[in-house]
Amino acid sequence: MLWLRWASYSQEPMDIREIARRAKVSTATASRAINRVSTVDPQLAKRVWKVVDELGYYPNTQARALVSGRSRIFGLIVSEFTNPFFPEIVQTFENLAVGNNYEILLTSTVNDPRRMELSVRRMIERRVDGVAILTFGMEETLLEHLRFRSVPLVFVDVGPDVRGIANIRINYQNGIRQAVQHLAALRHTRIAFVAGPLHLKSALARQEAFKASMIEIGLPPELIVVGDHRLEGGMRALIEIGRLNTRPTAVLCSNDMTAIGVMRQAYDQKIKIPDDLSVVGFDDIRMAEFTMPPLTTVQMSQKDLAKIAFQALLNEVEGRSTSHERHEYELTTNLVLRLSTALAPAGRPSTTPPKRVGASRFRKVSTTVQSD
Amino acid sequence: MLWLRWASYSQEPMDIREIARRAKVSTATASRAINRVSTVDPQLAKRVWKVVDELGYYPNTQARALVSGRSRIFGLIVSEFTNPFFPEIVQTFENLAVGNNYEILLTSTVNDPRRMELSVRRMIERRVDGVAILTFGMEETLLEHLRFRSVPLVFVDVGPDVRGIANIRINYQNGIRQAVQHLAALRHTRIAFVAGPLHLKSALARQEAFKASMIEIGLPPELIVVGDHRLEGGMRALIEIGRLNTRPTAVLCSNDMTAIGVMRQAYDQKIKIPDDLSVVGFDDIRMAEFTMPPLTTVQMSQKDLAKIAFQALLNEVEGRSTSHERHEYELTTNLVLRLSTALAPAGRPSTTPPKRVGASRFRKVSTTVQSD
DNA sequence: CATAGCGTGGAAAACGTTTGCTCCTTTCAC
DNA sequence: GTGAAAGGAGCAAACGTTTTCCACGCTATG
Repeated sequence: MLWLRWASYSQEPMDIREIARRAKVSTATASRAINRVSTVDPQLAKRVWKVVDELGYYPNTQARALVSGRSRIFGLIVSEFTNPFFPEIVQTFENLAVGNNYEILLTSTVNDPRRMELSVRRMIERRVDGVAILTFGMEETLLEHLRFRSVPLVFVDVGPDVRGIANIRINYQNGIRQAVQHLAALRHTRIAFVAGPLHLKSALARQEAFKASMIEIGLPPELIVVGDHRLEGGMRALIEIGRLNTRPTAVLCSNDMTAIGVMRQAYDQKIKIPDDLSVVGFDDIRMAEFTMPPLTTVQMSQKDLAKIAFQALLNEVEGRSTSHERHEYELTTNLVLRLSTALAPAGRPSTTPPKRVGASRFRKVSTTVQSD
Repeated sequence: MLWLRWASYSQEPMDIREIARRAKVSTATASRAINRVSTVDPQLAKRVWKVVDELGYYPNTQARALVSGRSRIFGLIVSEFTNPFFPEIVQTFENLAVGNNYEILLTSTVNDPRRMELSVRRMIERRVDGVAILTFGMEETLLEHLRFRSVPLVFVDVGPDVRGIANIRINYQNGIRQAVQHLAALRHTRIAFVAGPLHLKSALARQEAFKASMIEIGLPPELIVVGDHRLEGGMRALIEIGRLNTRPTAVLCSNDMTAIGVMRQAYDQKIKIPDDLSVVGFDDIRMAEFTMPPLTTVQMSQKDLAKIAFQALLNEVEGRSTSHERHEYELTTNLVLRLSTALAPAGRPSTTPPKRVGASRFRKVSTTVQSD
């Protein structure tokens, strides 16, 4: 039994020196053998590996990081794990990390400035090799703490005003235009929009995209209600919409949770979806597929987002990013048709509805990232 | 501007020796001041802190861990982040970690033995102070690797066959009995059960609890269909149930995703919930509140689970666990009434339905854990 | 006034790696 | 046969902390 074999060593210091001693080589050679670096006589290497296996030796990462100056940790700062937008991102990010022999230090800010500061502090204290920031409202001074230590940084959607930092821009316009056109093709003319908290850049951008798309198509972008990107806001929004003089026949929401709130409120009020009201979401979180009916929504691929973020970090840290332009990435959004949209209550389609659009793609797909 | 002030130091080695030098004390004193350990002259301490703030010094955690022998990291191994059961757990766990000045090393196994091995390897390599294991099918030999290094371990629901390891037992019986009795009170006599993958201990335990509860109440526990704990399995299960000779009027599911699958299939088949069919889930994931109608389900509090796990780890590592019994914890389950259950199609209630049951509680609530 | 005792600061030894440098051995070419 | 070149192994110095041990000075006490 394995355990018994170990038991005999159990009190001894199981470090690389012990390995070297037993393999009758120097620690330098043992280290080189273990890391398969430089050339070491196959004979010796085999001896080292044998001892490593026998003793169940695991190198001490902190010592290694200390001397090598690289921790092989990427930080990932999100706002809240319970936000359904993140699980897929975190999972993809971790998969990539594992494939590239990195670890992730995951922290959440729960929208608390103090927690945000703690997050940054942790990142620095652990000397992470890079940080992906997927939360909003990072204070300038915190940022500087990281920049000062020249920690590679990737932001999502902060806009072009921060320089020298990799930035993933989201193309909201594309998906939202598709959504509006889709609804128009279904003869909807009174289309409402439930916005998110407008102090968030992303929420504001979505609203602007809605307005632009409506104008583009010749409809008035007037029916706008403000929600909170949560279920409750969606429910309230539909109540508010019900009070309007001109009742809309379709609702476009700033995110999926809002849309689910709208559907939930509709369910309570016996409003039939999609017969009486068409609903479109934004994000395409997992849950969107499971609602009843399944939600037509604008997909912002969380997988792709995670892939870009990781790749960007990897580029920085491996020093592959030389040109200035490489710091800008873009993620496009696309409409995903499901069953929450249908013909406007009193109408008939003039054109065939647009065909189903594939998953979003991003530029700068790398071939060096392993795993999925 | 802050940045400019830093700029002047930007090339220098900002370590504790630099701090000591500038504060004109020894590194020993600097360390003691920073860690507020032992007594150091307030005058000197103030000088040290002043320099720390000015330079924006952050201690190097790896060096600290190396010499102190404690990493202040807890490992958390889950199966998949995208499993809706985990977000709440991870969030709570992290909140507690932050409050107690710990970090978490989060890994997922995606049910891949290789990934599981990698997870364990990472935990050991980072010299974590403890590991909470929330995934199933951990191989015995991997376990021994951890035990050999006497890493404190907390398991969820492995049963009593592993000794010397903290273990959180789930009381499935309590909640499931409540669910069955609730349905019976609503005049349901034909109650079906959609089981999970029976090679999982937890799924098997739930099924056993169902059988026992049915027998207890004088009903035959015969209508059992096997699902997969995922949406698809639930959908398939309802189809299968539809083919049975004796059509059940209520379905109890082994987890919430299954229940949502059942509801989804019912939606497609125009079966009305709860009018035609009552549905009960298990777990009480976030989404259960958002389905249409909201799902009546057995709550297994993810928050409490995370709290227990964290507290158990803390007990181990702070050396507070002396008695043998302390290694066993229990989490009870309780029915949460929502709107997916109603009177059986052709019946009238004989008794008043049971009153709403509060959130689950666990033994050994600690008062030493800070934050939430 | 001398001495014991205590509290405080500093020098230096860890912690477990990687890695620059040196030295030795071997090989190969002339 | 001699020289240089190449390649592989080992010594020892880092990396940035904590912590042990010791010395010093101050206070209180006999």
